[in-house]
Amino acid sequence: MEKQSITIYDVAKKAGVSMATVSRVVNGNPNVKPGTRKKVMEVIDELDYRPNAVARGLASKKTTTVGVIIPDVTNVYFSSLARGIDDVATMYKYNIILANSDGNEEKEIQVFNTLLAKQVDGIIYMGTHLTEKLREQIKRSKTPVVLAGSIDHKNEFVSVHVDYVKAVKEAVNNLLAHGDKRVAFVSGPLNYPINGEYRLKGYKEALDENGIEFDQDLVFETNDSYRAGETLWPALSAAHADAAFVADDELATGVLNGAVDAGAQIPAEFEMITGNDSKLTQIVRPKLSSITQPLYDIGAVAMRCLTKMMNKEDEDLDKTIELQYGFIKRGSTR
Amino acid sequence: MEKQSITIYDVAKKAGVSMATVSRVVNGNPNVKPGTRKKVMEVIDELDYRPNAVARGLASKKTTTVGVIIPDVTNVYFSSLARGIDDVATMYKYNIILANSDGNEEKEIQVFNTLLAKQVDGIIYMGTHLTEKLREQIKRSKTPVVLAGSIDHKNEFVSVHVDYVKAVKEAVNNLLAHGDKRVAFVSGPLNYPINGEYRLKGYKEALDENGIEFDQDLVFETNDSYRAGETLWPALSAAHADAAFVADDELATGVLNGAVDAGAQIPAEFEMITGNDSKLTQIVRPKLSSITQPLYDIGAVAMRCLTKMMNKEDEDLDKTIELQYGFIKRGSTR
DNA sequence: GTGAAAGCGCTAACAA
DNA sequence: TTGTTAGCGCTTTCAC
Repeated sequence: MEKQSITIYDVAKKAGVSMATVSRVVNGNPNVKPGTRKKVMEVIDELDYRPNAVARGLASKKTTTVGVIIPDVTNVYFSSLARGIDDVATMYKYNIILANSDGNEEKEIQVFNTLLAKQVDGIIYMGTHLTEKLREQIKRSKTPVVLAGSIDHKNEFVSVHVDYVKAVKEAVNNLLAHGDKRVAFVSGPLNYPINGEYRLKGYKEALDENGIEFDQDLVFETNDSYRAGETLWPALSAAHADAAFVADDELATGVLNGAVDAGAQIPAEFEMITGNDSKLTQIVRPKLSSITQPLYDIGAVAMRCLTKMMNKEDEDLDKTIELQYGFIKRGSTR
Repeated sequence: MEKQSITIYDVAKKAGVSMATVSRVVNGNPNVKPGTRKKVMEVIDELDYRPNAVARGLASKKTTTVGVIIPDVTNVYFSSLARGIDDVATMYKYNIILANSDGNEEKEIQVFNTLLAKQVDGIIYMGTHLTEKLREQIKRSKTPVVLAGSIDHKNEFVSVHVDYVKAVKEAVNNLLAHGDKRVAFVSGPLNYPINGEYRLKGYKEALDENGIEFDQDLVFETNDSYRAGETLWPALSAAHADAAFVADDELATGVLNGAVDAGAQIPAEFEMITGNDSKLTQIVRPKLSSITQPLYDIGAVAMRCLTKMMNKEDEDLDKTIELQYGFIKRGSTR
């Protein structure tokens, strides 16, 4: 009697039809006479029958669940994407298995494999650097994978993001246009392609366009934490930086507060632009000017692409989907 | 040939044993001769066999996945809990289906049911107010449910949280001890038990202890958003409040910035204490004094309880598990 | 220590 | 329009 749940068979018997018919009405198959349908529906209600998704998954080879690999839900940048993913997933009747990876290769591979074991219909990957090993496993798996807010520098997989090169270039140009001479580049690890290849490239291009020579001393590599930013001011100051582009918001709030707490006048003597336009930008004083990214949409679009791929409607799908970035001026720039 | 994956049968055949034996080695059943085990392991490696968790779930009636109902992943308070949940889940070989509810009853019920349909082994619920309808469904379902960082004012389910009454009482006492005479109570909807019953009670008790009469005009009911807080200062000021306990951090940062932007001297002429001690408290200036809560641990402990319940080791489990709160003084109090 | 076989609850041909 | 019947890939008695 322990948790004895009612099955499709119980419904069929009580309704005086076959399992196949019940299955049809449950799945909205039109080939059922209205009368039969009605009868079956009644019995379903009466018995409070709830189809077993696991059995369905085994029989149909579709689980209507997708895996989401995320570095850390606690990070607002990623959780915003996750929210977009989940909303669209729900819209298409999918559920999400969410797994934190801490951006750690071992965990990512581990998680990827349990996701496959659980027969997810697709996977959304968020992360800072796609390692060769994971790349191989993805390719071998045949399970659709979409990268959200993440970069595949080999461009082998479908990915959704903004044009980081142009966005940063524009931000730095903006700073330079204000007369700043020594603009620093502050980011997390440079071995993450998004930082070391894309953003840094945009930074250099802006410098180039303005005839300013690249100075390695103005590149500050940290981890993307508030604490790392907070302690950076002395170094920034020593390098005679008069402005900075900071890649991550949490990092940027740290830099800003570190500077302000040390008595720096912002934006009068030091200007800043940050990269993700999360809520944090408006909580600090002065508020941070920022590159804007449609975080929610990046997740939403990524999920939408995944649904297409899962339905094999992806012939016309571009590998790289670029969403529009923007720029918003607030108090940290003149 | 489409995605033809290898099954336990393939392994059995190639290893020259029965499916049952392969199943035993995969599941670590000790009743297998070391030699046989070795042989089977080799074939598994060779074939790159990965057990199908869906089939396993159907046969064993255990999916090793748990459902997590969360109002909004984007909210740092909840995502912190979620992180604790996921880490402990991973530790016990469970995965998590994460579903956003926006604290909306319809969605919660909807989600709860699809979670049951997916045969999750247990569910963790985070939310602001458990409605009667959901309560009924949970009771009928027989699936273990634990509330994390949430209140069940009827105390029917296992829940993990701090003692909100005492915590708030302490915070307000603290304010009162500084000589504040008109301490405001600012929170989200009062029809959420956590606000209207628990926190408000702590507030009133502190007032009582200090012989101060409760004044309805000092109770400010909003929604827990930054924006709501930011616009609250005029009202607070009009009520001649000289201090405030604010229930939510995002709300508190709003109140703080609204006050500061309006020229209020904090903490000299207005003191504040917030309720969750998330990262946000340290990003604003002055930094917010706060009640501290072990957010990660609340999630972690909730998940740990759930594992016990799923293993039916919950005879000795208390319905209400209270974790220690604390208090940290920062710049928003004297 | 190992194997045979009966399901788990459902879908999906194929018939009728 | 409806029913019959194989599976889906695995676990789990029950024999041996």
